[in-house]
Amino acid sequence: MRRPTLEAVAARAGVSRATASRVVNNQTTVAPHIRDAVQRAIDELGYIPNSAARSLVTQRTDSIALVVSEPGTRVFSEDPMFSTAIRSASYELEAVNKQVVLMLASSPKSHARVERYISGGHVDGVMLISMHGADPLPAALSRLRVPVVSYGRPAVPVDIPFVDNDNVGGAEAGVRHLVESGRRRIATIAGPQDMIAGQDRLTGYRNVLRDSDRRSIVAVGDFTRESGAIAMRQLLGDDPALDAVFVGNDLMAVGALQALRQAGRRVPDDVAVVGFDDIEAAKYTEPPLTTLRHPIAEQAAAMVRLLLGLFEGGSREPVILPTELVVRESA
Amino acid sequence: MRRPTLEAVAARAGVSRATASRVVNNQTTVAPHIRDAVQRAIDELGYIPNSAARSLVTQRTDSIALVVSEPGTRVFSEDPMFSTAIRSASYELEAVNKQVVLMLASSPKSHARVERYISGGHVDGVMLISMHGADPLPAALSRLRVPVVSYGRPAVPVDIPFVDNDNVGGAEAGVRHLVESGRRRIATIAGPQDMIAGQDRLTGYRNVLRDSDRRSIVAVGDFTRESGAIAMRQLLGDDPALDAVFVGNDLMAVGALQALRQAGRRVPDDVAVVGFDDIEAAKYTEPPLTTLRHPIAEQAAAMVRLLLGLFEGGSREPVILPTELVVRESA
DNA sequence: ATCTGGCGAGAGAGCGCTCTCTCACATCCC
DNA sequence: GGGATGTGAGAGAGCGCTCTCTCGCCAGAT
Repeated sequence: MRRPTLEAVAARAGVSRATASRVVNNQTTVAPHIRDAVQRAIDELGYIPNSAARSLVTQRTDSIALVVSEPGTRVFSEDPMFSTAIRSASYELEAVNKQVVLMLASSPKSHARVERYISGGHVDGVMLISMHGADPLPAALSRLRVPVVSYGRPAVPVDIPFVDNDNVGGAEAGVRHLVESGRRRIATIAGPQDMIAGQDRLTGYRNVLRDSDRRSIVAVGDFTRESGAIAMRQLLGDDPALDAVFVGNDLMAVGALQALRQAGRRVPDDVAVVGFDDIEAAKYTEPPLTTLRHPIAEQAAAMVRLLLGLFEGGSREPVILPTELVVRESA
Repeated sequence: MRRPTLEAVAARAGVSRATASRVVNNQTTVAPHIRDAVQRAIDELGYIPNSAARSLVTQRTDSIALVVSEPGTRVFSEDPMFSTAIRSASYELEAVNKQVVLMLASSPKSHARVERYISGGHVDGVMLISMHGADPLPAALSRLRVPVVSYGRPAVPVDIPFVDNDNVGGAEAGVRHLVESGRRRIATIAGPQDMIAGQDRLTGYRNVLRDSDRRSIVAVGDFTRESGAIAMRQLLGDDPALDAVFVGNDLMAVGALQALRQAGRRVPDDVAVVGFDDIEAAKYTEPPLTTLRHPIAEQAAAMVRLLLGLFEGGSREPVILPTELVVRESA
């Protein structure tokens, strides 16, 4: 007992397969009474088109690969940014009836797998999330003749349209907030320097410090809580008198807050802390975290629009979304 | 300029399409020198099989739907349990060369979509994550003739093999820890009662309290941080003298800790707190959270094994994984 | 030398669908 | 009334692959 085919529908409705196909695909050149008859046959048989057969002839698959190129540290499963982005992208794609094929690329082996899969024409387009500098995937994918968009500016110079938030501007706003509240020795815990978000936020920090004639004090983490704690301890060792720290993301800020607590520093009295991302957890730290919010869901939606636009030869222009300073108690 | 077909490979190697197909599918009945010739042709042309054509004839798709049936509250993007589970499941599936089709089912509309898609034969099997009691999806999917496994015991009585952790046993261990450390008035913040994890952890709590002759004090949350904070405030109102609280998951425990702090209670001196899940954030709360760890990655792997087994008519026996008490400073 | 087996390779059908091409028939204008 | 135009439906090819069936060929047995 296999699933009904278009042939069966056509037979039941007393029309040809071609006509049944026209009804299924909502083509207009079908007389109303015939359309009704076919529709009835479809309902009665519970007909569902076979997508394999369809893509075989149309050369479309109606599915999009969501490639998460994970750096060594397992940011993906821990950083809510990723799941939120995936969730939003998935939601937007479902709205336009595209399937989402999730591919996690971590090892070189899986990179090869992804590349093979993509170039195998199994998907109509690719959304690439979070790649680090050494990632060969953006370059590899941009060579294929599959439309690709990136969540965040690619870390390597490669011609892929992307949607990003204003990392530099956001960091500047965050650091400026610290300057304006009278902090003198403002350190930073930068994100990984092979990621654009890491680089750009550090750039923003440096821009403001330069303009306000302060010395920069930098430690580098990898966007995990643990690296935030380690970097904070290092900063306290380097400059025990620091009175503020701008942290590259909220996750590291959580680690930094813990390190400050363990070092006996009060926040914000002794040290002010500003994070970046405004993840949900930022409301629940002790004290609640001042941070920079950017619209992840909107970013994902914009990325989907960009990709869908590409299918019709639309704009390849990058989209940059603004950030917003959310002042809580930590700074 | 389209992609090379098997026909092209066969022509280049000077063999028939059938033989080329045998080489591609690693069949043994091919003479070594012919195999080599075909392989060379494949490499030279960069041939990649067209999966649509293949599934059309084999009736297999080599892809698995990962259906995340989301309750109203957007646990998915916030609860690291989900992303970890998805990550692990995806990883395991890639290892056996299955594609992962991610489907987020939140609205009734998307439920219908998922059901249509699954019954359309687009996937070989389904992995269902996190459904709540009112979820019609498990029942609907179990009716289709597609193998389905569930991450966590389904909340409705339905014949779907599943992998779960020992929620009752874990909760008992957590509450027993509180009893043994001399706590007298032990409250609980239970998870949503339309989720098995919510129910079972409450059951474990009740079991121990009954045996140790204590009164149960219950508030209910929905597994989000915010609900944890609200529930904690409610508990403090109900019984200001409580000296311990067992929280249904770590996320709610984070909220509870904040509420306790705001109410001026010291943890663990005044109130001991035990969570459940051992998410990464549990190490970074103030104070670090005592909680119950369960192996999410293993659970996902076991689920994949279960599903793959089903394809070969293997066991439908549920798998229950143990939990482990992780003692930190909160209790 | 003939027959039987077995094994490696090819021929060809067909998976379920779309889409072009063709055709029948109705409509319209001169 | 006859040709031009339009419109709705069917015929049939073919997307790229797998897989059964068949056949040719060689080794070994008779």
